Amino acid sequence: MFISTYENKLDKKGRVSVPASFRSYLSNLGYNGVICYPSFNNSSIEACSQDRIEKISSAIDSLNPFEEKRDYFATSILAESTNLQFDSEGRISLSPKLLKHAKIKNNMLFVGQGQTFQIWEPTAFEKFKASAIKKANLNRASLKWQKHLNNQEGK
Amino acid sequence: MFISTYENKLDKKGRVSVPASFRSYLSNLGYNGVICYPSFNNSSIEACSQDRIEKISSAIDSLNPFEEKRDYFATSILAESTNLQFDSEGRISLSPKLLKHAKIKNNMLFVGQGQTFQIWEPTAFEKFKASAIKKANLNRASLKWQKHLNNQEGK
DNA sequence: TGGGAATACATGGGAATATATGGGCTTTTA
DNA sequence: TAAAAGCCCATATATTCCCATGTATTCCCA
Repeated sequence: MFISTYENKLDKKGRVSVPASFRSYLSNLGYNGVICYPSFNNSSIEACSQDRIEKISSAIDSLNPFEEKRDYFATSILAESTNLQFDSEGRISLSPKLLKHAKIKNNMLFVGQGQTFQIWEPTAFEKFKASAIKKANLNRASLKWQKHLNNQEGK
Repeated sequence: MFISTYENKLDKKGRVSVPASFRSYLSNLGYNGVICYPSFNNSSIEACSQDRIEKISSAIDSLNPFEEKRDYFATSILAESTNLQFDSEGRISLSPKLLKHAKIKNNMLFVGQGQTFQIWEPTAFEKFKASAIKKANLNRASLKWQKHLNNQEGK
């Protein structure tokens, strides 16, 4: 499972280390890379294992091949996803398109989300958390959950 | 699986490189080429593996011979399909007819769609993508795969 | 339990390889 | 016989491989 938060930075060649614990989870699933795509909901990059995106693909594929809906889903999900392989040091190269979506310049946060993780520009994540907390004020249960996340800051 | 998008260009001889990752997927299936035909939903060129077009063909066969759709599919897909072999550098030559259908002059986008991919004139794709994302969002609620994936969280 | 040694990890950069593209030459074909 | 297609090699750029280094973490033993 992807848990905890890590901050790493782009090098001059545009590479970034994927946190070792995230890599080892993927490696246990038999993968030496990760699927990345822009989030639909916010300015982060979403990341997941290959089999997860394959499930999405087969769900799309079960639609009639001539149905227009099929194109819409495939275009908004599969066309935007890239399979990034780890180099021998466990790094990936994020495309300029993904970096732009997330407004990442140098530093980025790897935020574990269980079966997926997200990559955030650090200050954007702070803002996101702040607004999430506001919304959570309506709901104590989710407020607790947010506090839990806060405790992991800086790790 | 075909995922991600790549932009390549026609050379003076009318050749274009098929993205290496797309080629390698086809090569793993045992093919050294790709089937192309004009999409009838939009102005792109559809591309898939040989065995997929065979499945489509048998699906068409199973339609009632008097059904209107049958002729439509048979003529617009099978009759228009061409099997394009890769040259030793992984390039194909798209027919003038296909290029005209997609309004491609020099640059083109290879857009992964899972079991198939599409070839688009870049600005035409941008327009299509914008509407695809809107329509996919409207239909998001009906996406069974999302629920399915959510249930797996916490594993 | 303290502290030095060993290991793991993130980062840096030169060298080798892969990929997209260009173009000459031969072969096929219409 | 001209045009198209295939075959081969060249090249610029991008990507990957491999090794090095500094730092943080873990291990192990006195």
